[in-house]
Amino acid sequence: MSEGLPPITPAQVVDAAVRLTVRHGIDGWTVRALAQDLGVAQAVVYHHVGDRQQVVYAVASQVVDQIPVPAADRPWREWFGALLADVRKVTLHHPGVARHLVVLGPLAGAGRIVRPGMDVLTAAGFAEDAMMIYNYLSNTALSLIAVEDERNKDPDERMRRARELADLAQDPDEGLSEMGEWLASRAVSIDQLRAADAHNYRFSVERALDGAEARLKVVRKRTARRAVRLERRSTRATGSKLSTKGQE
Amino acid sequence: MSEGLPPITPAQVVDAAVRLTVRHGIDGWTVRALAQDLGVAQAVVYHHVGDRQQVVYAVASQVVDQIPVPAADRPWREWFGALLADVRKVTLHHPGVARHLVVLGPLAGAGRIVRPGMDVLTAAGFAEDAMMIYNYLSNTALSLIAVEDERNKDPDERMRRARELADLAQDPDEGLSEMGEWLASRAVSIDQLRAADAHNYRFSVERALDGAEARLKVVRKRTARRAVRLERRSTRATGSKLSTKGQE
DNA sequence: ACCTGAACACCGTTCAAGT
DNA sequence: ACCTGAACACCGTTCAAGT
Repeated sequence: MSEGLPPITPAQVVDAAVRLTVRHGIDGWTVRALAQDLGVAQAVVYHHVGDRQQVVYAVASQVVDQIPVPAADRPWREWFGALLADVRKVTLHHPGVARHLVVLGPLAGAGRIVRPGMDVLTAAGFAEDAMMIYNYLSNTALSLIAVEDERNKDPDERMRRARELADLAQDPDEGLSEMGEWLASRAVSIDQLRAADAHNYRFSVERALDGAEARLKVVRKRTARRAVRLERRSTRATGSKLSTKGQE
Repeated sequence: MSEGLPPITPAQVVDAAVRLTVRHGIDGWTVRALAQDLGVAQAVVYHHVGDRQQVVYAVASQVVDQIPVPAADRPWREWFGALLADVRKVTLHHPGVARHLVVLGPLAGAGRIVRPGMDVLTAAGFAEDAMMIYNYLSNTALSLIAVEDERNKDPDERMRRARELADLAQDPDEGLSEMGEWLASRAVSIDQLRAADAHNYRFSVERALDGAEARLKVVRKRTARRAVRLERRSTRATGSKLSTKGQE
């Protein structure tokens, strides 16, 4: 240990942090544990990468880099459906990262995904709503995963709570009776709870896409009206009366 | 202090925790700070309420109790629109609580809101999808607020990041250029960022309601088909041919 | 420049001891 | 039963000192 061993690189630190995150979640390791995993003193982490927050940021960036980008020629709904299915796959393997992704917003390097996403929405006709819709869809997906992560932090505790809630919901006075039956049938194993999470994710993402689709119809009408108005104004300006028949 | 002063009650502990939460957020106080606020030793909190998690749970319950329930006779979309606007108002005054509400799911006592909500959805025709839709809507709303809370934890840090992202997004190579202009125009004051949050909340909730509405149409058709099939079967069983003209 | 070891200022939680 | 004071086992972060 005394000789000049090859010095540790920032990349090594971040890679170790990613490995620990896969195994224990982003909140499941400490700076001490990370240093020990690397076989160095804690201060080494601060020297090469920075404080815990900066390590987390680096881990989040690497997770984003693992998300595949759907082919640009697919229809917008398919494109986002594919993206958000992959987002879940990748982030769920790095528990706790999804939460940071929503909170931090688009990281450096996220343009790889954001640009084609915005293009696909603009091509579909979302016009000036494209960005709001992009945020809406990615927020919905990442928030759902963030909640899943948090609930799965302690599987035993989750099972306990599910059973507790199932019992509580049996009581007709509580007004949760539909929820009671539903939970009682699922709260028998952690695998079933997770399967319910997966189903809930797909359902919610589809509803979010429905919401975007409904908006698209409104925006398209607005755009069409605006085009007519512009057209009318320009024809009036040139003195032409050719297109006035569409006026009333 | 040595005489038998009136002993502290659990309610006093929780009330103090709520006050601290309003002022500093749920993550902004420690058990030590709570005890000091009450003028007692830390162990008193554990004696009357339990560990930190249980205090948080009690605070969350009290926040839920403050949410007003819309009149049961309003149409489902209005009902949820009103509810979710009030949810934001109440939870935003208790920073960090929204996150616990999503993660914990319906608390004891939430039946006050869940039951009329389910009734309103069932009356609208959501049938067996009512619960999924209820979860979808409340999850969407609470998750958005949870993200807002987290972003506002450190306003300075948030401003810094917004400006940073605005600069980054100016770079055409990053593929965030629409976002760059948008952010650059808003990242001048924290109030403008918060106004953008409010706008984003309303927009997203409206999209989520659009998504539910689209689903409603599908479910209604399915229910109608099923009714026809049942009707047909019963008429066939009784030998009647009265309603067969709707067959094809 | 890189790394160590130790310290600092915090946490949540527990528990023997007092009244 | 209620409360105190002190301790325990952790954190993230910093920093003088070594090579």
